[in-house]
Amino acid sequence: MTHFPFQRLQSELASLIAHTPGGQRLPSEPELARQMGVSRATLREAMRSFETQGLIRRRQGAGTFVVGQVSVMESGLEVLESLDTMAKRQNLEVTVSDLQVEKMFADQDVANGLIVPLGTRVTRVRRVVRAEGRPVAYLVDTLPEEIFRPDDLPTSFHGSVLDYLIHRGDPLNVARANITAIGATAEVAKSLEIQRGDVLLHFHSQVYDKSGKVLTYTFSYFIPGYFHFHVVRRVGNG
Amino acid sequence: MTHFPFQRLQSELASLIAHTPGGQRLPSEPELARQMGVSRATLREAMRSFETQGLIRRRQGAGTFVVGQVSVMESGLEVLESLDTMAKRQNLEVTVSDLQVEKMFADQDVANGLIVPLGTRVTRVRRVVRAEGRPVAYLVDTLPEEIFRPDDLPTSFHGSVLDYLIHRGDPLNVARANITAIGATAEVAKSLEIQRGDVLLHFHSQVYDKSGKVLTYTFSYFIPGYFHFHVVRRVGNG
DNA sequence: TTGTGTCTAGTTGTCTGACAAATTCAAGTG
DNA sequence: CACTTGAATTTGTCAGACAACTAGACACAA
Repeated sequence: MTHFPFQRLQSELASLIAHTPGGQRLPSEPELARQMGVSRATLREAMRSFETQGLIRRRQGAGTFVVGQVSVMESGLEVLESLDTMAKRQNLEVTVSDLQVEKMFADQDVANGLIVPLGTRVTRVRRVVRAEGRPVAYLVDTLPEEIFRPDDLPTSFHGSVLDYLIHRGDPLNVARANITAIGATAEVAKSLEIQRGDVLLHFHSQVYDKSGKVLTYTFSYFIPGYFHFHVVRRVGNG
Repeated sequence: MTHFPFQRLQSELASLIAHTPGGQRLPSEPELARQMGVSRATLREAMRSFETQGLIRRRQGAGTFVVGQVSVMESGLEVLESLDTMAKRQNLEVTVSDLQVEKMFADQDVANGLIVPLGTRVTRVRRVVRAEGRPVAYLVDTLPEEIFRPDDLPTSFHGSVLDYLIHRGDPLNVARANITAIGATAEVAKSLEIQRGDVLLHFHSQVYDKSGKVLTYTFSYFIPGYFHFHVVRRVGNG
């Protein structure tokens, strides 16, 4: 079943990339194509696939570079904590960039997520989390305006909606997170400085207060490799 | 930043794919390339990216098809249950194929996962789970041979190692699952009938018995869209 | 009728060669 | 030293061609 050059190619390229230190440049495309015995067009299709997986990055005029792994953030999913808290716990330095706070009205999706009527006034908070300067996560919180108004934004606000709510003393209770894997959309790709379609871990979660009301509805996008999420599962009929 | 044909293309193609019913064929590559005003080479790179995301599937000689979503399996991660159990609970029909049981010796990775000495005799169980005929998950269990010998395989064994252990009355306790997103490796891609590098949700988990011993070390690969995994998270400072 | 083999038009897979656009870096210039 | 220029290198895109494969139509024999 390995008749096609494309499949041989992927195998050899995967090995080459795995054995090349992060940040280092790969041979040029004409050079690689000759080495692997395929045309540049076929090589480029394979490269596109690896780029979609986030393993390499291509820059016109400069070359193709292997993306290296950096330190990972480890978290148990049973406990809800902000990335900031999570990073502090592990002595990692994270920064927040591209912070955007805006007013909007709930569309169907937001209305379902927050369990509010369509058209309700809501506040949306978007931000990019960076580790060692590189984007590693993109977070979009949407909250009812009665919970959080852009004007309320204190100077101490450093980007974590969760930390802010906790610090403010809101009666948070639990969160429900849906977990899946997706390819980056245009908006997410731009924010995370990756290509549309690149592999991402995606959480799609709601934070409830003690009365069962939804305080915030959050979309989280994580670049794989920087995070280790784990969860403890009890046996079914236990 | 949208100067390159490739980026315009991805946007238009994403829309086209989203608006095309599942299972339906897209226009041929020369036709599409003309419509979108790009060369076939550029079009194919974009197509490769969408194929990597699992949104389309290309078949030489036949055409390019949009893969449609089918019914989803919903599961809370707090409770450990087999896909079989999970499907039954929701009246979905799943089948198991490509069941392979083999003996091997623990390599470094398996030894770490099972917490046994390097070279310990282990049993590996591989299988593909299908819903509506299509592969949706690929599972690889590795167990110490003292827990599970291939010869022990009862006729009732239908592919679920977990269900087997539970039914046998083993004192299962908890499982720890690590969650991430990855691109498919060659082995996984072949089993799931997708392309190497396609987006997958990946669990990497261990099941412990009441004494803290690891009973099985499992790699699970899920094609996104067929599953809804969720988890309830408690607020940090409870 | 049913099944089988063959043919053909259409589709994806790959190749070759070329040019455009961006980057890098060294040499030149004030 | 700061800035410009220009050549070499590298990725982005294009055009056209042929090979490999698929699906459907068709003829023909059982």
